[in-house]
Amino acid sequence: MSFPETFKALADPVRREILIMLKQGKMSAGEIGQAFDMTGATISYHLSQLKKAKLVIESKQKNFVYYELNASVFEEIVLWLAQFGGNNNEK
Amino acid sequence: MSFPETFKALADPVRREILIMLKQGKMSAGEIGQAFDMTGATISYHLSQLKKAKLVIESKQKNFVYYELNASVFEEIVLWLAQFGGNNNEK
DNA sequence: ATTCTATTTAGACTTTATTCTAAATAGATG
DNA sequence: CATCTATTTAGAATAAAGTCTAAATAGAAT
Repeated sequence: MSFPETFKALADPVRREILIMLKQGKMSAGEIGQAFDMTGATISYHLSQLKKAKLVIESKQKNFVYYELNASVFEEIVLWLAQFGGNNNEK
Repeated sequence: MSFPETFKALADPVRREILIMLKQGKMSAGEIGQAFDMTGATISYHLSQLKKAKLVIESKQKNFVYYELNASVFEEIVLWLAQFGGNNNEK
């Protein structure tokens, strides 16, 4: 895993919104794009950043490209952040 | 807390390195700067970004400005990330 | 009060990111 | 195979981030 890539990917609000959408499950690039007022090319760019950071996994079916969360990478980020004391689970 | 600010702050490798240094405890801007091959002005810029994101807290003493980690904000980020399944603690 | 030390601010420059339009690809359908 | 649909790639334009030098601030020391 590469933290530079991962944090840069998480730094953009559009990409964070995409990740939240993907909690519902697998979605195609087109479906994702409909939620934003941007061209498909731009969405494709953001998806490529998320993919590069391994935050999402892609799969192809017919002429659709589906994206889904890659939970394991999130765990690694959580572990990295925990070193700063974010793991004190007192209220 | 503002996630845009926070993730943007974490996206830069210099700033992540500063945070790791601060695990050792409070350090002055000058001490932090010595660890990097950059001008004090640039370090000051990075510290301001970390401060804006509330990842660090500053305090003044004599003519030194000290920085230290703000653990509570890290916890909030961990919680945000946990929604993506980063909390499955199986090996 | 003048000077010294530590840090920040201002402004310019450079690099990196984001976005668009237009063209390219790739697979599906008629 | 010609065309349609979904997505990506290329290239240009704009915007944002990072870095520097020089100047400003603020407090400490003489």
